Amino acid sequence: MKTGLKKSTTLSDVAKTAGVTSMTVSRVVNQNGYVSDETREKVLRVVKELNYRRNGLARGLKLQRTDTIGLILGDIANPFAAELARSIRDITTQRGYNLFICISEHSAKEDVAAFDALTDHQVDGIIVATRSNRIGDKHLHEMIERGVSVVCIGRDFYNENADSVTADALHGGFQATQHLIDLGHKKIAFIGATLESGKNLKRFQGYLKALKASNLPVEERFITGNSETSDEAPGYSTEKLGYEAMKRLLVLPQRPTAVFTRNDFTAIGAINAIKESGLRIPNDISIVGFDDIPTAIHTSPALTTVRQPTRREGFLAAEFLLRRIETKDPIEREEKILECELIVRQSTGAPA
Amino acid sequence: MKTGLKKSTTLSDVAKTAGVTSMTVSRVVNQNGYVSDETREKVLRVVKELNYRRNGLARGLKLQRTDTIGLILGDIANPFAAELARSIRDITTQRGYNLFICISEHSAKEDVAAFDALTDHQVDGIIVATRSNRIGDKHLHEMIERGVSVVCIGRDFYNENADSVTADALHGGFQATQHLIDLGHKKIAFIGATLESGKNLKRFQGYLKALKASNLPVEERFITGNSETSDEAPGYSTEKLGYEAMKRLLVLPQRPTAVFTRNDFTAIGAINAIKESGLRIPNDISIVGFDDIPTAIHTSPALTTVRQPTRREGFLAAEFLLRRIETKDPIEREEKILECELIVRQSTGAPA
DNA sequence: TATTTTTCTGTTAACGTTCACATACTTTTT
DNA sequence: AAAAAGTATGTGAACGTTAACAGAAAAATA
Repeated sequence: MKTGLKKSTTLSDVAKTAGVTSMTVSRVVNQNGYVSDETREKVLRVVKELNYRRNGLARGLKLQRTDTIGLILGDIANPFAAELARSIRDITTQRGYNLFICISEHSAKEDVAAFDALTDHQVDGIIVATRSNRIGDKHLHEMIERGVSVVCIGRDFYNENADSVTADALHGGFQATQHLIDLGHKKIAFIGATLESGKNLKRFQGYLKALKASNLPVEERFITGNSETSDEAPGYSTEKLGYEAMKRLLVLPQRPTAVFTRNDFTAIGAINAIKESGLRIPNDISIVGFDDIPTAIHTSPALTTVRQPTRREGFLAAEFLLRRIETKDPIEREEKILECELIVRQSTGAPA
Repeated sequence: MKTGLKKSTTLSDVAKTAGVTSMTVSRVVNQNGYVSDETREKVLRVVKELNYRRNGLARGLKLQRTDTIGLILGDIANPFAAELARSIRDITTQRGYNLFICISEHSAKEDVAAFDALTDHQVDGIIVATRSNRIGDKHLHEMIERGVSVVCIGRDFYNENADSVTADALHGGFQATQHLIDLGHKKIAFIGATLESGKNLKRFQGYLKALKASNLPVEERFITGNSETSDEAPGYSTEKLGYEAMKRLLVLPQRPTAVFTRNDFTAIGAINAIKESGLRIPNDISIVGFDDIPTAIHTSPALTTVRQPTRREGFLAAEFLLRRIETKDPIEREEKILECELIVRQSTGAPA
C-alpha cells in the first residue's frame, strides 16, 4: 500500500461522511447485525464514492484470523509443484481462504525465511512442500510447537501435531524396477543417489527392494549421480546430473541394459547422453523416469515413468489443513500415503 | 495461526517476564533506540524462552508498511511464469522484501480476487503478470487510483501511475516469420489467433508485418486456432489447440509449408499432428514456436523458437516496483520494452 | 394497554505493535 | 561546577478493525 500519495480510506472516514459510526459501517460491509435499509444504502453509496476497502491487517489483528493459508514450494519450475499449487488453491478458494505461495529454492535458510514470512503475516495455516532438511525441520517443529497449523506434502517429517500426505514412492520405485526386471533386465542402474545419500530417498529404496526381491545383485558401480542433500543446497536433480551420470555409466566395461532415474528431468539428461553415444532406446538401453512431467510424452522415445497422484495429494493436504484450522479442540494426526502409477511408454523394452 | 490450543506470545508477555515494558522489548528486537547491554541480554533470553515472534499484522498496521510485495501469475504451470517468479524473488529477497505469489487462472474474477487478497493484506506493491482482460484491467485501474504501487509485466495495460515491462513480441513475431521467409517459404500459417482476435497479440501482428514487408499475401485460411480472449476464460493456449489447428491446416488443398505458432505448447501440439499425418519436419513443414520453454530442446526435432528475456523482465519489474514503493514523491512512469531472440534449431528448413 | 421481543445504532475496549514525548540518570563539554 | 549532550527506560496514544455491551425506538405479543 503506497501511503506517500494518498491515504487510504478507513471505516471512520466512511462513517463520518455517511453520518454514522464506524460500527454501523462495519455492520454494512460485513453484512452482519441489524442495519436499516435506508442506512445501508447510504453507507454503501459512500463506500463506493470514497473507494473504501477494508484493511486486512487491522481486521486480522482483531479477529485473530486472516482466512489466508500459505504454501511453501521448493521448486516452482517443477511441473509437480505447479499442479500441487493448483489443486490446493482449488480447495482453499472454494472454502473461502486466500492462498499465498512462497518459494524456497536452494537452501534451508530460505525455507526458514518462508516459514517466518508466512507466520509473521499470521496465516491461518501452512502447507509445506519442500524437501526435508535438518535446519528447516527444526524450525518447522518449533513453529508447530508455537501452535501454527501445518501439513506436509511428500516430505520426510514427523510431528504429532502436523498432518502428512505423501505418495508411496517406495512402491513406485519398486514398480519401476520390477517392470524392468519383468522385461528381462538384469543389469539395472540407478541415477540420482548413492547408497549413502539415498537412505531417505524412497524411490531409490524401492529400487533396492525390487532387486533384492528378485535376487539380483546390488552393484555399487551402477548406482551413481548423487544429488547433494546438504542443508546448503537441497535443490532438485537436474538434467545435467542425469546427462553426466549416464556418461559415466556408458563407459563401464559391462554397461547396464536399463536405467531407473530419480526423476524425469534426470531421465531426459540421460536420454540425451545415450543418444549422443549413438545407442538406441530402448533397443540398447531402457530407461524409466519418475514424476510423469508433461514433457515425458514428448521425449523421443516417449518416457516410461511413474506418476504421482499430485492432484489428490493437494486436495487431501488442503482438506487436512482446513480441518485442523477449523477445529477448536486438539485433533489426531492424519497421515495418508497415496499410490503411484507406472506409466509404460516407449523408452522401455526387453534387453538385446 | 492456530489460536485454539495456544495463545501466542506477545511483546508484553515478554516484557512482563523480563521485568521491563513492551517498548524496551520492541527496542531490543528491532535493534533501535538505546538499551543497556544488561537489559538486552535479559530480554533476549526471555524472547528465546517464550519463543516470541512478532505479529506482522500489528506491526504492519502501525508502520503502514509490510515489507511484502505480491506477484500475480496467470499460469503457474508455464515455465515462463516460474522463471519470472524466481527472478523477481531474487531481487525482492535481496532488498529485504517478502514475496507472496497468487495464482489467477481461468478468469477475470480470479484476477480481481487475487488483487483484492493482496491489497487487503496491505502488500507494499504488486507485480501483475496475468493476461489483460476488461474486468481485471478496470479493477487494476481502480487499485492504482487508490494508491497501490503496481508494475505490469508483458501485459497490455496503460496507466500513468504504473510501470510496465514487456518483451518486444511484435519484433519477435516479425523475426520468426522473417526467418521462414528467408528460408524461402511463401505459404506461412499462423496458429493461435484470428485476424479479429489477434488484434492485441503482438507476436501475431509481427507475423502480419513480416508478410507485408515481403509482399506476401495474408491468407485468412492460413490463420487459425483461436484462443478465446473472453473475460471468462483467458487461459493460455494449449497443446490441444495446436494439434487441432494443425489438423485443419493439413487438409487444406494448398497446405502451408511453414507454421508459426503463438507459443511452444501450441507448437508441440502442431508437431504431434504433423507426425501423425506422416509428414516430416522440417522437410515437409517447418515450424516455429514462441517462448523457448525448456521442453523446446527435447521435441523431435528440436524446436526453433523465440526466446523472451524473462529474467531481465523480472529483474526490471522488481526494480521498478521497489523504486515506486521507496520513493515518497510522485514519480514518472517507467516503461521498458526488451528484445526477443530468435533461437534457430532443427524444426525449420527450406521448403521442398 | 402493558409487556416482551425485535430492530437499529452507538460506546468502549481490545487486538499487538511502534512513534513521539517525557523523565531520570550518566557522561562530556565549557 | 554548571550546562549540554548522551544513555536508558517508561507513558500514552495511535494504526483500523470488531466483539461485547448498552440504550432506545419499533414491532409483536399478551
